[in-house]
Amino acid sequence: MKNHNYNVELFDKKGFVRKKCEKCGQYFWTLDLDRKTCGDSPCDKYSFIGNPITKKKYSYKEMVKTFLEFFEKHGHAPIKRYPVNARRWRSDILLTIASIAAFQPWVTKGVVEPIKNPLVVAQPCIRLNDIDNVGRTGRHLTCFTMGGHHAFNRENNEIYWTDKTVELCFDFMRELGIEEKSITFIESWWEGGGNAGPCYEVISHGVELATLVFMEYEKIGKDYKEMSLKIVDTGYGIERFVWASHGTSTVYDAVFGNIIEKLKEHSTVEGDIWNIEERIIEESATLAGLMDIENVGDLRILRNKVAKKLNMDVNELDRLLSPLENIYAIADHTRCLAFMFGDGIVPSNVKEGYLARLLIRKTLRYMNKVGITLSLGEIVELQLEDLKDVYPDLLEMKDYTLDVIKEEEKKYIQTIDRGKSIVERLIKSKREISLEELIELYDSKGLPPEVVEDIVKEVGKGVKVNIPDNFYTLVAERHENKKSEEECYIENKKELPIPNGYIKKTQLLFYENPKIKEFEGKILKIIDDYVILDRTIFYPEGGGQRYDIGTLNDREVVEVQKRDDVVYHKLSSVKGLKEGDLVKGVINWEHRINLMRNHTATHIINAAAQRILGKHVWQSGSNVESDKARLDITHYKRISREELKKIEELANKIVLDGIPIKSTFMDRNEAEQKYGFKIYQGGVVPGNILRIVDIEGIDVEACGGTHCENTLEVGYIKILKTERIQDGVERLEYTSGLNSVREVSSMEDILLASSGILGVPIENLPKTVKRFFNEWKEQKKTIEELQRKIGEYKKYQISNNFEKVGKYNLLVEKIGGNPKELMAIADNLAKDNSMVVLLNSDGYILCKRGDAVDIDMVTLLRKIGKGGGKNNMAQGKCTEDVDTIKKKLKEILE
RNA sequence: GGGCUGGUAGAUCAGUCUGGGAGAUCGCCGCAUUGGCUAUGCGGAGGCCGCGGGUUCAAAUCCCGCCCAGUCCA
Repeated sequence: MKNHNYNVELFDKKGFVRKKCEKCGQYFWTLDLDRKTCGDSPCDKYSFIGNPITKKKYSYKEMVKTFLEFFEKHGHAPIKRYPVNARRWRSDILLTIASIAAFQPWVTKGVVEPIKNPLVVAQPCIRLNDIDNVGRTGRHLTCFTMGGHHAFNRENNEIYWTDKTVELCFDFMRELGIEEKSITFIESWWEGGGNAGPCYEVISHGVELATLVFMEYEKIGKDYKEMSLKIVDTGYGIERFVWASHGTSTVYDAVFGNIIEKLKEHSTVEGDIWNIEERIIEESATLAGLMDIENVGDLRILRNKVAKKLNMDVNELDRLLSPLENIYAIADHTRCLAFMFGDGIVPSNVKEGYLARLLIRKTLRYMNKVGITLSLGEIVELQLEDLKDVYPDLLEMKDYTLDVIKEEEKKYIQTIDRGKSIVERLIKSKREISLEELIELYDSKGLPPEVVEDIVKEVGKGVKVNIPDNFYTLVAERHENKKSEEECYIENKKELPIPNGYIKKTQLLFYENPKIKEFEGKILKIIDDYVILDRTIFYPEGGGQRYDIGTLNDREVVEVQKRDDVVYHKLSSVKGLKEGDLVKGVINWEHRINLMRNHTATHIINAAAQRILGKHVWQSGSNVESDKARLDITHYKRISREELKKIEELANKIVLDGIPIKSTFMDRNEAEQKYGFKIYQGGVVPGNILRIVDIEGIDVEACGGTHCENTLEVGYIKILKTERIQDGVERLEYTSGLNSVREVSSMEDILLASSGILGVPIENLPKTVKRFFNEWKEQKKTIEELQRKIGEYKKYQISNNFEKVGKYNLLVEKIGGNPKELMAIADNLAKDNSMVVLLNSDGYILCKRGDAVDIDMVTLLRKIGKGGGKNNMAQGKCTEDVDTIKKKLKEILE
């Protein structure tokens, strides 16, 4: 497979030669006959720093514009960028990691036609794998823009392939003013996501600027199968081009120049640090360029190398470089956050929301290290200002972005504060914090060991903290071990029977008219208890909506499922039915209309929540049953009572407005173009044709469920409760139509029952309950007080009843009162060499002794009853009467 | 989705492992000292020990379920 011929027309035409790199052994193409190495780092070192390779300096905005315009001029249709939140349209990755991700899986699989062909896009992408390198290597970014021009070639529709791709790339670089001779095309091979193909890495002055991939194989196991759709997948590093056009030491200086300046201004580290000599930064960036940096260990190696090269003390170098690197990282991370929140990601303890939270916390830690006096929100605001020309949509989400950041910042500060007091308490009596404790602090309190170390330094006392280099690996391993135990659990998913032979897909009558209540159909197949018809009005379970129930020829339909467009009706009995029969089906209309109301209510509530809470609100799951329904939405705070009332009111207003609901089938591209990604509220929908449910002007979703035809049919929507099912996801539970009326009635029943018991009108309930509760508390106290007094009183009554037994004073009495009361009395009487045994009418017994008595009360008690306690006091149960006890005790004591 | 930690006075927490009379500090109130504030001393109020069930003679403590909060991992 890898013996692909990499020669293209351009190479012949211009006189490129194919060479083998002296250092890495890779083959490459160049116009420079003297060249011996491939041009990429680490074989060649950066030669553009201080020496820009383009004819002018490009800002980020200009570079995006130049890129798009160049390819538009050469026959490509520019398309809008996709969200960085890839889960808007696919469920296999969290974040958009490349421009091609926008076309996976449907377009790349050939199911859906690309909206334009060929096309060009400047796609913001996020990759967090190298996050610890950001700021330090001079070239790593968490958030970068991949310029991609793509062509999708079919047998009968060839757009272009290698020849033109390489030529376009070459021409684009020339247009920027990059010297022809400096450009090398390295032969390489790309594999990923089940696809593979040859590719070129395009290099100039030691930096890889673009990758040209030709996806033409499907990888199945170890074999390669040619694809019917061949895809040109290119990636131009827009920020890399900007960097090369500036020739600054790092990509950050070129892209985030003004933000870096602001950060320096608002930092409290000593001023002289920012006067760091440019050559130090250059040297570090250049050496970093020559290394493959993968972890913290590599970064330490880099530091040592730089120090050696500059003949500096490594600690001094670190003191000078670290603050700057932190600022670089802050500049990078805040841009990433602007995109994440701008595209509606909600912080959470799961998935992409967790990544956002991690990034915020990392950024806050960096800010803390260099003492940034701006808030995180203020920095992100600067980013938004910077980006507003290219991405005005991010600015639209500003309110949400800033508020969610404030909220997260608050949470983090709380965590750290809590952590501080925990650590302080922990080290009070210690010399050292053990690894076990460090892991515990990180795992369950969210305190990274570095933060623990800082806190310990602050409060001092010479407590030792040893952080192993592989700390995070240790944490991960610990989780691994636990997982293997859980894997024993196997999900017990219900399987449909597999028919032998082909079955025609079932005609779904409920899509043609959702209000048909009965129909006739022909039995195509009977397998076990399942019946398959040529057509049906029974809605099979799907899209969160429950299946219909009803009858087929008077036999009960107990379950309806769907697989591969075939509907399976499970009957209570298939006796007497045979294939080919015509049967009459009737659905339980009450059940169905409830489902329709609830499903439409779900769309309405989603729309209402988005309007009340913000555009970041997105459905993350739903469940529509006949009696009630629930909807999970992304939101970063608990929904307050006030907000809930507003959502409910708006939902009901939408109902009362009597808005028509239209369900139509639509081409996927058309739907996306017309309505945007918000149609995928219900999750990823397969296929090229989508069913679009449109509540005019309110909500549009791709949805296969059965719906009302007008919002009026939904009736009264009552939200029953909200629940936080995970961080960042709120669950709303609600009813519609008559069910709502019943719910309200039953709430009223509760109120009436309560007010009946108290004998007050409903509106006085809170006041009265509060009064009763307070009185109850007060009376409880009064009772305790009285018990104490009774104890005093009884003490005098019985204090004369002591008997001398052996060397002890013994008192055995049965008196009324609860354990507490008896305790109070005994406290008063059991002094010195006295022993008190008190009983009450419930069989409770208490033995108490004075300090001079040398008998264990527990042992004593167990001789006359059962129970336990302490040396000087024991309590338990005893059914004997006073005289018997006395007798027994005397025997023991004398 | 899974794991871990926590929920005790207005606040911060101890007590939970090993069941047996609910505690500390701060804050609050009162009194004393003062021209008044602060400081100090003495006294006091303040607890459905998250909710529900179980085990037990006995549960803040052990077991199960739920709610709430925090946190880590994929």
